Amino acid sequence: MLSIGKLSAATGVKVPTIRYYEQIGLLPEAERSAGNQRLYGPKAQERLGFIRHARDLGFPLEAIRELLSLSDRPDIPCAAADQIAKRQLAAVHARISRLQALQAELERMIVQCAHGRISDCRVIGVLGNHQLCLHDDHGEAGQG
Amino acid sequence: MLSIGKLSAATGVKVPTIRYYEQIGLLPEAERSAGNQRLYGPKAQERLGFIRHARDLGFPLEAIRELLSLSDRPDIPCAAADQIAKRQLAAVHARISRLQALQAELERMIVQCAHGRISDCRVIGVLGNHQLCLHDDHGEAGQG
DNA sequence: CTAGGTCCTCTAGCGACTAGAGCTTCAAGG
DNA sequence: CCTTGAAGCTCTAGTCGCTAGAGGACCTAG
Repeated sequence: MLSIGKLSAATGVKVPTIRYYEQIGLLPEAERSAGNQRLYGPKAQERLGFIRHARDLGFPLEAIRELLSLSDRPDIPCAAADQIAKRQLAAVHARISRLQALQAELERMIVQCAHGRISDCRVIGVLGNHQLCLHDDHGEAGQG
Repeated sequence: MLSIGKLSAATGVKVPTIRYYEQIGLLPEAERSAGNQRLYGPKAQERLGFIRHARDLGFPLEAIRELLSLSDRPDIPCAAADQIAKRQLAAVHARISRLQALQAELERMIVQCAHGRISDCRVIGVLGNHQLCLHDDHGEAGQG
């Protein structure tokens, strides 16, 4: 049985975060020692490892909750888990495209900076003027 | 003079967001009509356009605040603005690399999904098992 | 003059934590 | 056995960048 600190060290999840996960019901309520301190067995460690890993991959906690409830019933088809992963992949795709556009624009801004006065500076100029900008639409700002 | 609603329509920034920007001091306090409603001139519109644009590019509000304070003094050198843009670019680079690794892993998970039972499912399996995973370190999770 | 759309202020909520106050418990050393 | 200090506990509030809603005031078109 591990204390919360040892569990934290073992999984790389910070102590307050573990308590937070318990609070929102992502982890079951931990057993307690005589002195009311949390104790964790290997199952809890595994579950927390799963959560940690999924968070690393950018899954939101709600998706992880779903994934966990799925993995609690090993006899159902995995299409649902597949779907969740695909949704996550699509979100990641979108984020990458967006960031790449952004990167291009920042590079352009920096290259064009006259290194003179602010009034000549592209960094300020581009941001203040939609004409000088790569994305000139201003309808969608979707950021999953 | 535009009402807040017209300004919102003109810039694509939502009404409560405009009030929020005023509240945190990113926009100056607006003039008011006889009936206490906000009125905006072209300067405010320009400033809000700048903010909107910088937000689109992923600048945090604090960086925008800095940029704005820079552009309020057009006689100083633009090295500071340049620095901010470069800092942003570095952060964007890092985000992209991270997301690309993530994308690779998600694709691997999905491709390998056995389309069978949850118990065989890669999505669950990979998440529960560090051995099956590309990133096997678990120290940093830095996400800007 | 009325209807309803827009505006006002204020407060609370989102996700996913993080930080701090003020207390208790535990493990190691003397 | 006693002390010390690290680690644990609960609770609340803060972070970022908004967003939503309540409950009212105002403004404009018909």
